[in-house]
Amino acid sequence: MTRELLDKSYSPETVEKKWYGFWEQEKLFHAEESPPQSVSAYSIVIPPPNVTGVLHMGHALNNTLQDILCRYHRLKGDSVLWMPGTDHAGIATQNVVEKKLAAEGTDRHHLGREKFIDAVWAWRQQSGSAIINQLKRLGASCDWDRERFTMDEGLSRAVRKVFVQLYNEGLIYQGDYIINWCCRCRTALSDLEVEHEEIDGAFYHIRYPLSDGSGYLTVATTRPETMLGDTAVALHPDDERYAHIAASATVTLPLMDREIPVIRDTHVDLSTGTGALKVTPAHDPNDFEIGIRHNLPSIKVMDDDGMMTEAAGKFCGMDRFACRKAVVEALKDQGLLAQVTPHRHSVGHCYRCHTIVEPNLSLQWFVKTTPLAEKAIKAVETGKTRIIPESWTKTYYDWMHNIRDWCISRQIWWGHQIPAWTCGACGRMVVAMDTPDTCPDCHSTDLVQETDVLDTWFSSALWPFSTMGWPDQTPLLKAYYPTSVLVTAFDILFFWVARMMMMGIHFMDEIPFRDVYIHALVRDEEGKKMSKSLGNVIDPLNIIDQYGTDAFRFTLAAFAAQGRDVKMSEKRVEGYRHFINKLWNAARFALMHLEEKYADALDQQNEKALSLPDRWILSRLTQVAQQTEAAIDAYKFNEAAGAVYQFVWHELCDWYLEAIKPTLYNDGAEAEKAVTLSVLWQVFKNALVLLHPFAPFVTEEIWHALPGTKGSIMRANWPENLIPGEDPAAEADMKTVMAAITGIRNVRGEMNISPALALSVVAHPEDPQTQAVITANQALIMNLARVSDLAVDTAAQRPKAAATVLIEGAALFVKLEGIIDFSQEAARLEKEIGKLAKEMTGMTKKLENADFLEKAPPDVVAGVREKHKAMVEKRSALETTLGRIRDMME
RNA sequence: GGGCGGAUAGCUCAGUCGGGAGAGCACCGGCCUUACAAGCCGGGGGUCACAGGUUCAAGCCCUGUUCCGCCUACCA
Repeated sequence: MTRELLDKSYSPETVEKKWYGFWEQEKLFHAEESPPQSVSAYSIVIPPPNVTGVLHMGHALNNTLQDILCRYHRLKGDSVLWMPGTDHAGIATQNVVEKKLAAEGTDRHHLGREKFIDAVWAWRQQSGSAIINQLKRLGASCDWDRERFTMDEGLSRAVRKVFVQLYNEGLIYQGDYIINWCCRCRTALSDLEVEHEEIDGAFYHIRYPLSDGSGYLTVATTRPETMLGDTAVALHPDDERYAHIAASATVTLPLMDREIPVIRDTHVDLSTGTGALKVTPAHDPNDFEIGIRHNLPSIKVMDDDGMMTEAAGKFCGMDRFACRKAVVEALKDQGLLAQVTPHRHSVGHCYRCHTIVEPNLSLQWFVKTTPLAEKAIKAVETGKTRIIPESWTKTYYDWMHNIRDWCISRQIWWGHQIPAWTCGACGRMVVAMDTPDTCPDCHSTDLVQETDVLDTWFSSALWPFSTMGWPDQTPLLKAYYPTSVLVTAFDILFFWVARMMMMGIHFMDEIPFRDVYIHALVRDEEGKKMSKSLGNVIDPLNIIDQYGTDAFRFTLAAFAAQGRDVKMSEKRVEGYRHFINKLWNAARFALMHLEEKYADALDQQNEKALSLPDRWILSRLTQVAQQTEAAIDAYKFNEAAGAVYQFVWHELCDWYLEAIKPTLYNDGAEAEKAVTLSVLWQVFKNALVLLHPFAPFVTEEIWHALPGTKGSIMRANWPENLIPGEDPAAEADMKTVMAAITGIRNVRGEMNISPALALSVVAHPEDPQTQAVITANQALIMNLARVSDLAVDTAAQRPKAAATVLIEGAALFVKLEGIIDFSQEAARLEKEIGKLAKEMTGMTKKLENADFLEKAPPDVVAGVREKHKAMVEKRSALETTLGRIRDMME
């Protein structure tokens, strides 16, 4: 790489492409398979994006945070594995390909299973890498050589192994249960895949005539069409309203003319509806339970497409919603519809296609989750796995404690086909890793494999170990499992995190990750969830095109405060682009002066040769490095980003670079210049390293232009144990200097004195230390405050026409004869006294309070006293000056 | 129904040893100062949602209220 002169302003496009290619080429993302014992391993598995996916803001935040962690740990010297990959996303992907087929005028049933799956693979081949390329634009430093896919050979083997073992352990079973059914996707859904939404519906009160002709039982329902499948009416055993109904009573089911029993069950809620509950075991989960308790038949009146079955009598063939209307009309005609009341209730929708789901009785496969959940709960309780922020642990426990068995079978084609075969001859079921040739019982070769596939999340649950080569005992697993942290948004805490915990502990006998960091959701400017239907989606790639990846990443990190959602607006990204540009220009300035001989030259310098700004900035560097480190370690990305931002812009640029300009532009002082440039090199280089996790591209670009650096900044070391390090004395002295400069600038600003006009200042120090500091840094103060003449005089009196600046330990008199009038200065002083008085009130009150003096810790009292005293002194000095000015004005 | 989070400057938000209210953007004034006008210097601006309580001391701890957002649930 050549060291070229840096362009006048930063242009991300070319830089980003160049360095990403360089990193890949140099294999800088590649994790060592077996890192040496002396190096600690750090590993993260990526939450695999769907192959159908396009990068959205959620991915951008999620992956930026992971990348910050990975790059930071590489700089710290850890052996880092960031395992990437994609998820086959069964239903989602199948939907996409089906839509494509529909556009081509065909469908999957015409193609047949095999050809359809070929079509999905072809589609994946063609567009599956889109999201990977988008992650690369984000700067993601994943180990791409190890990229996995949930349907690849190895992971499929892991899935079969897990299925077979769980089946043999009795933790997977098949059975007829009520599940959530999507009539559009024609598949079962797990409870989690159902989204509940409040809907304005109605309560239909229907009269069921008692068979003995003695009257009616009125039931209430929100889904009248299901009455066609009723097989009982249930009453609460203690309900006095129905005490007169005989235990053997029956009712005649309207429209169907079927006699069904009246039963008693404690599930019935006395306070809801009429207290009489219609029981439809085939289409309601509670009714299903009641049905089992009372040995009721289940009658399916709705098929997999949501059409009424033959069991629905004359309603057969109707769509479920049309049927609802027809049933209501028919009941009305017969005078059996007692009333219809509006009722707002939540209705389940398919999370993929948003169709209303139907509880439906069918034969499905389930995982028995309770035994697995126990260990997963314990892992968090004992602190083996930490959830951050901690408030999510409660949510985790709540869900885990109330976990229900997991329906894992899906009636789609794209996914892991369940490894179970049924013998056509004897009916025996064979569950095995490899396709069996013959039935172990009757040796028939007529074996038919289960057509269902597994829930996508079944394979994702194995991700932390399946990607590392399990079921083989690979070196990768040995080195990097358990992973260090899982970074994810809370919306998949149950879907994914909880299930990885269960599977990881069960199959690896070890937790899958030490930390779970749960970050916020990215919302739009108004705090709304971004969605296509709302049209408020901000495309991350669009932002990157406009502002550059680094500015975008910095924005994400800066606003990723724990426990709070990120509201994304372009305005903020623009602000951070300014920061990146600021850094760029600081680099241009530094590079005008730096040469290779200054690289790592600092420890050769005599420390006494360091100027106050040198010592100060080095001290600050040490502190900020520690601060940033602590913040990242605690997943406080906003604090880390803020600390570096503040340091680079407002300390390094605003103060240090300005402070050293006189030295750099002074041709005489070569020795002094050499010291300063050694410091500049040291500070600038380390600032780049601190920034690198957040802004990888611009820091790499500058790194290569900086004389005395070698290779990639990715191989640099995080600043630790710097010499010289913290220097409290330098910080205190610099504070004095800065106060003096700011004070003088303030006079100039407040009085509208042109910067072109140099000022003359007399300093009147009150203690030796302040005197020494001002004297030693006279030139610095004069330069930064634009003062042409600074006298230091312990006996100085306030010159006649002068503004007074009070800093700790000294008064500064800014001579203003002929520049301003006294009334202006009087007004300025009054304003300052007013401000001071306001600040003091709280403190004064405290010091007048006997209880405070008595009960507060002595050091707190002393502290307040000291500050108060200083302010009193300052105020009285200002008042004296004001008095004198007033005297002169008269 | 249960749970969680939020309410701080015009806007977006920081602020968990309880001890003199902060940042960025916006706004006002002054500057094309040889890294940067995507910049520099200075300035104004807050009853920390409301009501109580604990404490010498509350944005922070406790109780209650209002409003907003989210998660979760088999109430027909």
